[in-house]
Amino acid sequence: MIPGMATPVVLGLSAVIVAVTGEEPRLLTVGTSPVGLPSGQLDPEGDRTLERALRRWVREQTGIDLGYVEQLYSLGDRDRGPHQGERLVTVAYLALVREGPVPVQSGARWRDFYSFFPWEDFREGPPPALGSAVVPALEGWVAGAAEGAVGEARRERVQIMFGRRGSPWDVERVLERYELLFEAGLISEAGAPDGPVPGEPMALDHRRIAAQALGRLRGKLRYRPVVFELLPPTFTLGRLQRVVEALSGVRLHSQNFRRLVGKGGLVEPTGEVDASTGGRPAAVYRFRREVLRERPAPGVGLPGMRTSG
Amino acid sequence: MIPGMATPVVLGLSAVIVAVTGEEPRLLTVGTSPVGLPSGQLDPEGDRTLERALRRWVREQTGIDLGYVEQLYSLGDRDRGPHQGERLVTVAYLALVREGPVPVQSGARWRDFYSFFPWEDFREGPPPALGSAVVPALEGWVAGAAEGAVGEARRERVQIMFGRRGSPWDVERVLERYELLFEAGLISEAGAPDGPVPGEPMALDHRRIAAQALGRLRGKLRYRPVVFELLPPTFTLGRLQRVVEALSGVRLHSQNFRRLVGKGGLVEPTGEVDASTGGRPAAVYRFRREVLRERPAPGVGLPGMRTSG
DNA sequence: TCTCCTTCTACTCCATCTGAGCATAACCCT
DNA sequence: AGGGTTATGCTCAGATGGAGTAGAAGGAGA
Repeated sequence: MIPGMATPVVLGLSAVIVAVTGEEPRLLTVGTSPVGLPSGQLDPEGDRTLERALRRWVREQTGIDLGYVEQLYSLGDRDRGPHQGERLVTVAYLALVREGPVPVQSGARWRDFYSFFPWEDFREGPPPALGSAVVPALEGWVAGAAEGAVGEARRERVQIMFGRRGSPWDVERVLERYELLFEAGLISEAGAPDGPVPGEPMALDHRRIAAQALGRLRGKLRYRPVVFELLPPTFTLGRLQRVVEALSGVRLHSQNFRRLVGKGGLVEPTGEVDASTGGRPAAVYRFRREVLRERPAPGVGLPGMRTSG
Repeated sequence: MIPGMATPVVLGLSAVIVAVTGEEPRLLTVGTSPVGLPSGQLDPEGDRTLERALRRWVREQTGIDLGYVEQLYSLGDRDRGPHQGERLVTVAYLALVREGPVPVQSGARWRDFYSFFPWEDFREGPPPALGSAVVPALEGWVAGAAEGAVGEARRERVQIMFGRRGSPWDVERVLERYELLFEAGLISEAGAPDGPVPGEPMALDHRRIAAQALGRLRGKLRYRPVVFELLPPTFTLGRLQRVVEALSGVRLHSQNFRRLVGKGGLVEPTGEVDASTGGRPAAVYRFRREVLRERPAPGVGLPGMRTSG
């Protein structure tokens, strides 16, 4: 940095690119040890919009042309950039792509999303990491509070975010859980060696961004038909359900699920059947666009959370 | 701009500051003809976080110390800044404050939120501006499409966003309606004289930011107890209801509303009564914090929008 | 071929939630 | 005292969501 000149602002762009392969949610990463999110920076003269700049960078780094893209959040804390003498403000995006186009060159790689957040996957019951590592570590943090009031506040936050003592587990609070773990010193950002809590690290604050993306995506499933961005044009209801389960991290009652999306007008049968599913051949469906005209908030509806009340 | 030097990025911050006075939702504005949102820019060296920078600017411009603040969106299109030779990227925030502290000095002023979006207020039935100006103008735009496919797409968007032909009116789609009006050329940004559609203009793209804020706030009412940020610590249910109505722009069934917030555990009676409401004295309530532990998404629940389905 | 296993699909049951209306209470004003 | 206004309690029907039972239709293996 030139002395006497103001610190320049650098506008960074990062993308959380999600796909679902089979039953697994995937996250596109670049680099190694630690991995990171595809990222670049705005060309203040060349890029007409932030989103275009993001698409350009992702194409260059991974060879993928993004479809559905949505802005997530902007991060601008003073100490978060890798370089001195500049202020890095990053606009993070969530992107959804269909499975398949595994990038080859460029070192970009699909990774299991839950390898970064093992405590978020309840599909096979409570994650082992939760009871064996996360909860004990959090309890230690609560007990470690000097004053009573601080301890009580910590206890309440743990209870709410991690569903202890009868509080429900809210699948959408991914970011809040991550931040709580971070605040408790149980997770180290910026690729430092793991704390007591398991999960792969990521570069800079990328893991935090990924956590926010997962939470947002889980929430959006509920009231916008975003799942279909991750699926081919036609699919079976079983496949649709497995994608929703992969993202939400919980199992769904399949009879109710099919009633929900069918009667709800979200999908319609194409008339074909797919016999490759194992048991009885499944009817093939497609997304029913007209639902957008009929219902204000068409989504798939996750369990345990009525509208309000 | 110095030739040969890269265009610098300037990071702007803007705040949509909302209060409710009596029955009216208010927006804090600065300047005149057109008015604008309180705004400033990041000091890359001095401001530790974006949010702190925002609070600093708002305090300087309006004398208000913000309480609840939440990030809305970042805007960075190339042509949006007022100055040549720099790239203005703005991070917009939504802030909620309690009624009362009307700023005096500094030219900041509270204004009726709906003076900028007259078509969004359904409390007294469909807004006159909607049927007399907005819909006819939109129909002209639809009819003006050259090709059939384009016209059909326009018609569908109008139907969905403005609840025509049996589609429901979704109170949360404030931004999408605004963008549709803008795209149709019915609204002029940057304080140009009004188009065919009524509503006060604002500086730059501030009106768009305000539209997004209102939509976000309406949505958030449903699943987070944000209303209480706008109310004193204790209040009557009638007052609570009027605040929700002011923001959502629709009337609620008061018996059901009281059942919802009461049985839902959102509020609890203090034991006092308030006889100043006109008719029968009303019981005074307070927000019940414990609800955060009990329910994943505590909110007030607006009509016409079940969870999913 | 027959049996078992798997997945897909159709229904039923029931608790809860939501929307709407009826009725009453308790204050003010004229 | 009567009428107007706001507050509050209660009922009822229809919609919604969670959970279970049962049968259909394929494949794998005995």
